[in-house]
Amino acid sequence: MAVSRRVRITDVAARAGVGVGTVSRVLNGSPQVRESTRARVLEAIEQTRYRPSRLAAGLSRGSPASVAIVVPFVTRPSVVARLAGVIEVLDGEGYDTIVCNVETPAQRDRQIHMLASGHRAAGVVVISMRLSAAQFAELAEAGVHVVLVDVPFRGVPHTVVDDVQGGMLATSHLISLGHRRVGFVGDTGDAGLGFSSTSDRLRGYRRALAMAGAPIDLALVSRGSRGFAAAADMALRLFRLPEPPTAIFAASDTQAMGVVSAAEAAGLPVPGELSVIGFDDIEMAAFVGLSTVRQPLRESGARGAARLCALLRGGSVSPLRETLPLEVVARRTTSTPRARSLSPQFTALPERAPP
Amino acid sequence: MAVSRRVRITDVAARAGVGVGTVSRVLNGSPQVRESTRARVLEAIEQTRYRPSRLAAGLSRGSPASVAIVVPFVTRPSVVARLAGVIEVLDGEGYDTIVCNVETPAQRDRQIHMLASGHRAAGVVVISMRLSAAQFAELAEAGVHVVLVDVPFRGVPHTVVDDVQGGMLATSHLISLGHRRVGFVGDTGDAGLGFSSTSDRLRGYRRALAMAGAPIDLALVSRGSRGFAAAADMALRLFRLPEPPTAIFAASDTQAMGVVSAAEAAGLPVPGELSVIGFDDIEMAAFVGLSTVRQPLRESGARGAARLCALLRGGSVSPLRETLPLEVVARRTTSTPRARSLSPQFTALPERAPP
DNA sequence: ATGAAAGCGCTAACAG
DNA sequence: CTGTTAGCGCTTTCAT
Repeated sequence: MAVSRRVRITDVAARAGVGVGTVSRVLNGSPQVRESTRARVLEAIEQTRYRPSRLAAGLSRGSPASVAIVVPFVTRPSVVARLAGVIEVLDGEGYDTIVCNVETPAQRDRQIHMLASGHRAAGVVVISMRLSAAQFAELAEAGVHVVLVDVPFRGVPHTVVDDVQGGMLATSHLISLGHRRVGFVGDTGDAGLGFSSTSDRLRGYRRALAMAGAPIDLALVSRGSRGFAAAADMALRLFRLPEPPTAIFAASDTQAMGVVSAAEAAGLPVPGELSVIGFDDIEMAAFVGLSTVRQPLRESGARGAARLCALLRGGSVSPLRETLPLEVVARRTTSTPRARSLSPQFTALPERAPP
Repeated sequence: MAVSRRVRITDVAARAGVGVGTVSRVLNGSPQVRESTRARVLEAIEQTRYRPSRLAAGLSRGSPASVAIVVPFVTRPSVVARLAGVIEVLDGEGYDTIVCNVETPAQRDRQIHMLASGHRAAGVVVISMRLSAAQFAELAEAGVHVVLVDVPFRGVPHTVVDDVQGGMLATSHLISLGHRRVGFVGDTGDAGLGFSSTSDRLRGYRRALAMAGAPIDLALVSRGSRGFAAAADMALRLFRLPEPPTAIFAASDTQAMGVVSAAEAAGLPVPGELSVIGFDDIEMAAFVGLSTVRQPLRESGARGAARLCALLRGGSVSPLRETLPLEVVARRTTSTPRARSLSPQFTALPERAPP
């Protein structure tokens, strides 16, 4: 299978009997090309099965036809959902999406650095990760546009949700169900990467409790490492408390599932003996009937990508901060507290198990 | 923040008092550069904070410093795991990974076509997706190298597992536990994208049953659409059979979880009344204690990427087919069948729930 | 409206 | 060993 020589723009030009400039104009949809000429060029392109080189176009234009997306722990379900949103939009706009996975601060710094000066991407979408002002400056100086998703920064376009409010929504849901002893299970956030949603959600938890006049028992708040297993661990400890919680708000769905699993292991029926609510509404949440606070994951990625595209087109975005809505999704892991509830005014409306 | 002009190789050359050729040699680690010269160049690079343009390098070299990975349904956990493996290796080798998501045959064809002639990627890793001979030819003709992961093809390097054997492994595990009525729940595979693992696993299921002299009841085999919900549905139907199965082998972990969920909904204790085993060993499987057949997901991606890199370096890979090992992981969803079992010779060894 | 020509920044072949 | 030079394939003035 001989590697056929690439057909270049000059070939097309020759075939169509025009100059390369004209072909280029047709390629880029310039209006100033006579219709008849355009037709001839298009035909020549067709016949030669010509495909322009993105490499050459990029070099000539001064910026690549690709966008980078920097994500922490690419395998996390919430990250994947956002990633999918980004890819979908970018693909539609004709950009290649290059994925940069980051698991340590050093990796993050290296990626940003390479992005800032390697003619690698025209812009970058940063997901759930804090950058330093210096890094933003470095990128800006290199002419690389940036948008943020799930993390704010002054002066940089960002698409976020109100995590404090989210924490309040989750906790209030539990409270409105009749719970007074509500526990919190979450990670310590920062893996050196500057996550902060968990802290914000915890803040919302406290605020909701305070507003409801419910006691805030520090023993009910447990934070540790990230993930299912750690969360299960923390939940187990909460169960052993002299006065265990009747409900737990976990900082993410994955952690909430850890809590549910721990409850099962401990012989605590959910939601009979323990109500559990998570955060995110990852795909799996609907499957297992987990109550949660939904945030538009995929859409957040799509929005970020769309705004980046606007920037790349030379436009500007405003307002800089875009806030996506949050919503409680009550499924089968939250209900009124067991017997103890004096007057079960609210009844959980368990969704049917997925058909 | 003024966009500073890019520092080019000529700047470095001037600064170091050498020709651009020499700088290029240093950049590419050519051995034929005097140590002292190399040092001076390196210093100039350092001082000017020079970063070579991948765009220009790629154009000049004739092929981009990026590799594409084509995946079906990027949000599927098993796909994500493989993707992570690919990215890790490629990143280590200095390639950018551009992710192409595909959900329909038309999308696949478009992606492959663009890849074949757009100077987009030096090579492509195709995950769990069948391509036509014509498409391989098109890529080859364009000088784009290809490796396959989780799907075989004559003449193209591929990293796979033996799905038939995997189906046997799963089913034999159930049989050895004492089950005779073993059900199968799986998808119909092909979404126009040519998946076939499910069919192979089903074949293994049949073979294991036959070898054990167990009856093969067609009513126990259920195939439908992909995913958790559909699997739950099928399981429900199986439960309503006059003689329901005492164990079910699901074609994937996601589907197995659907089966487990259905069992719970139907009031069938797992594994007391129903044993369930899945396939893949996605991260979540360990969390929920799902018994399964483990395949090295992340590693398959890593292997594919590594082999592609070998190709890109001008090397060759052999043998073309690389088969990764499979292994039964018995957790908490499989055990001997309830009372009915006459002599429970084998006992499931339930792993502890994640701590 | 369109052709000609000058780059974009780097690699590699070719002298020396 | 190292400098020089000719592309890589396209975009974009600048004329016409």
